[in-house]
Amino acid sequence: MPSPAAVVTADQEVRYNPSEIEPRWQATWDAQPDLYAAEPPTCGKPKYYVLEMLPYPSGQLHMGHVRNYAIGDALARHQWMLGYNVLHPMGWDAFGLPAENAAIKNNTPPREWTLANIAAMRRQMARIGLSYDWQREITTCLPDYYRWNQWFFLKMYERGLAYRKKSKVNWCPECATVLANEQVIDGRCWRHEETKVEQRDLEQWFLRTTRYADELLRDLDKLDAWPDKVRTMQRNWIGRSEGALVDFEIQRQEERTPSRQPIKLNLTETALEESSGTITVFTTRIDTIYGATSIQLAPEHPMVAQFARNNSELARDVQAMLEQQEAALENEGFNELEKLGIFTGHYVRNPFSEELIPVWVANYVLMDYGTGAIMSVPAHDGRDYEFAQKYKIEIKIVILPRRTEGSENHNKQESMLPYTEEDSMLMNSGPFDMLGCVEAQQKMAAYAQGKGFGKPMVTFRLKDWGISRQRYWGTPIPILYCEKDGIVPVPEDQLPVLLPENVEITQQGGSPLSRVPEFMNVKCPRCGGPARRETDTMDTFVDSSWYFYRYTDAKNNQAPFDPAIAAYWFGEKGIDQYIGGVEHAILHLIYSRFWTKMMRDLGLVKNSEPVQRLFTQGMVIKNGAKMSKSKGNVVSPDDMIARYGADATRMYSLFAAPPDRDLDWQEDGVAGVSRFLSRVYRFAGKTMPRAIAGRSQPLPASFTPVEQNLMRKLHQTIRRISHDFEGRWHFNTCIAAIMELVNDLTAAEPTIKAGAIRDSVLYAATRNLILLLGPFAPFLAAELWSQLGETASLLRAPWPAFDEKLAAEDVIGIPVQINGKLRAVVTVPAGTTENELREIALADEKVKASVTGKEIVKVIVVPGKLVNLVVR
RNA sequence: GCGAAAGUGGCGGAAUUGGCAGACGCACCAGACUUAGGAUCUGGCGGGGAAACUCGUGGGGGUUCAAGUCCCCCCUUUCGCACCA
Repeated sequence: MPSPAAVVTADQEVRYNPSEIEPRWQATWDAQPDLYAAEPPTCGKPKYYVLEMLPYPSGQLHMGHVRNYAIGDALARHQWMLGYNVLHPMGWDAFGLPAENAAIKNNTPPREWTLANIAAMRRQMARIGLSYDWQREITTCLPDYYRWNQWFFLKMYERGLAYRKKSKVNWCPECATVLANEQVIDGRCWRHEETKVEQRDLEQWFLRTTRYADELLRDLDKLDAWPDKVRTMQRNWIGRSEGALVDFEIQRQEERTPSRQPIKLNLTETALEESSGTITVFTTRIDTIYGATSIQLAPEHPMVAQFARNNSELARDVQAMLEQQEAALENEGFNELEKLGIFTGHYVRNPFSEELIPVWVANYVLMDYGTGAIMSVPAHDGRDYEFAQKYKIEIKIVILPRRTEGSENHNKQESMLPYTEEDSMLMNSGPFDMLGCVEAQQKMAAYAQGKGFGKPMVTFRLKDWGISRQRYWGTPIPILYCEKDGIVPVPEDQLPVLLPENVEITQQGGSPLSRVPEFMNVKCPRCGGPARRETDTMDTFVDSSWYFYRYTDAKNNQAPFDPAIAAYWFGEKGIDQYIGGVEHAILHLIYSRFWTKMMRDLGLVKNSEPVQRLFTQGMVIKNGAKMSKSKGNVVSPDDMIARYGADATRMYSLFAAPPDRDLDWQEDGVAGVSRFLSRVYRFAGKTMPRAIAGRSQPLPASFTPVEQNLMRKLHQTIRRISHDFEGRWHFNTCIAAIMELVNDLTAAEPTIKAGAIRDSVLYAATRNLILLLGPFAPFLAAELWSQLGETASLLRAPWPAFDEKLAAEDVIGIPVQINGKLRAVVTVPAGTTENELREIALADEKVKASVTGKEIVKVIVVPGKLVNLVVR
């Protein structure tokens, strides 16, 4: 039990010394492992699950972490005081590349490096006074966690949700591994901004996220306690579009009608040899198909290779086009890519119009969206229009442009091109003329289906999640390849597949595990013959996709968690409050949603969404830029704590800005908060003996005016903070309100000294002040709480209630405006009626002076707010 | 280019519904106390003006007795998306 920091007498100055108070309380708390422990579901209390995103154990907390955790900790502490059974856990996202890089650099095994970092960060967190239930700590790189990744993988494999296929994948040469689509930003690696991602053909494991694409999209509407920004980002990422597939038949050379061929062709005789087959395009605007004047293929489209087989010139031109694009990317970046195209010499028949149209290769067509082929409708698509203008391709209007206001002078249809709106009707479209665009889309897709050359189609931008990584420090994929039986999953009772230690990590390509024969070579569980293990490991985002379920039952060695316990903590809607950076809006938060739906279909959970309320806090910036080593503007939390204490550091991170906005770190501000805490400490020190004396006395039945002022401020402060915790979370103004209260209290010191405020009133003020400080400055609050004679934890004390009557103002100042300009302020009792207020205002000397000689046209009286005289 | 958020003193930021613009804090200025401190306390602190007053929330219009707040147009910044057919 800590002893009071100082014996205080009325006049003795006591110094606030956080470097003495805070470690003392930290030691006390460390010795009570159950202090922050969540109770079992049987406790009968309502639950509250508050979670901050688990960190990667880099070994050093940064200010962004501190801010994130300060927000979560304030919430958790407040919920505890409200009487909830709070689950507030913490863990480590401990697999990943940095450990391997560190291994190469320092010749330390990844496991050792990671566990040492975790220990260091756990110490930092304790020093900050974060209220985590460490008995539930999870570390994703340990077998008791990652074995369940493997278990889930097997379950998904059984259900066809995990599958293997050869495909073009994103390859980062720097990481020497494959990246998910989500990890490629502007064609570059998410970890290596300067490194361009290459495309490689590899056998990879995928999770079928697309099976849930529709539900992932639809359920976004239910997540009304998520930021709109995040929902929009996910919606765009999933990228659902409704449209149609249409087959265009390639015409034999001799059938080709000689047509207007606008540009000079670069064709040799061999290129004109026969090719056959169909090209299928995806379009969302089948209503414009009569306006299709060419077909565009992605350069990687298989048909391009087929055409090029007999046409070396085409092959060369396509190659040259790709090189030109590469060079443009290098010089101008992604922003301004010029559209490039090459005519293949081939034609297809438009199944609707029967017209023959040329087939081109175009750099703006993407192979991995839709079918990699489009129909080009220059009159009604911006990109096609640009392309057609450049290459002199025919432009055919098939949608009647609707004239908008101001366009009367430009009644030539051509001047309105490209007309891309869907609010008009078809023309030049045979039997479909005069139909509205939207109606035509349905009818034409159905028509194509009826005739067998197309069908309605929904396409998603979302791809299946490629999880294979050619790295060591990750979860081994529990799969064997048998010479006889092919792909064989590791039997469930043989889990976990342990990651071997003492593996040589090098920067060379390929999975490090493939150089460990004792890991790789095994017997097939089916036939006993020779087999080899899968040597790729799982993407680390697998680990974080379900970790928050593990917290509910972290020590379970029979299952990832007990569904009944998870059902208690997740309820129907998921985690009550999840807090983290917006940078995880897509990756982590889509994978987590997918994983929850998958688990629901396995019968493990009842909820369909993992997170009910999501909060994304702003970044910590300094001198106008995000804190980063490269910018040299990093502020170390350790440094701040050493100088100002943990309370001041975390309180400043809540005070300097509302939590959802970026926070500009100014050290002078931390000093200011520290001064404030010091003022609190000195005030409490001076008045504590009187407050303690008042502890056993009841509050007086009626207050003196000074007492009443104090009580009013106190209850107004409680009211304000209580309301803010309910959802607005403007902790900056909460802390400002506490400062105002303390300013009032210190201003009243002479009155207190003179005995004009009774001890019981002083006790109420002091006690409640300490309770209000609890969520924001837990060390100082604990210290003062104990000085007040309390022995139980502050967390178990009930959050103070406010009394509306005590908080109410009895006298208010009412501004009096004349023609909207402030001319006087009259002081009236609260509850003054409209008529009384009008008379008081008109009788005011200043007001009289201002209206002399003028006619009062109108008097606006808003009781409790203001009076406005309109004069002439 | 598309979408979202934001723009208020020297600075971070206040101002639930339209109702006293600038709470709280920082910095700064003046003073007090001093066994000089990175200490504490008191007062001041948007611009102009001696004052009465007056101007003032990115710019321009509008609605209203009243606009930081609502409507229209424009500018800037940040973030996200970016050839998605």
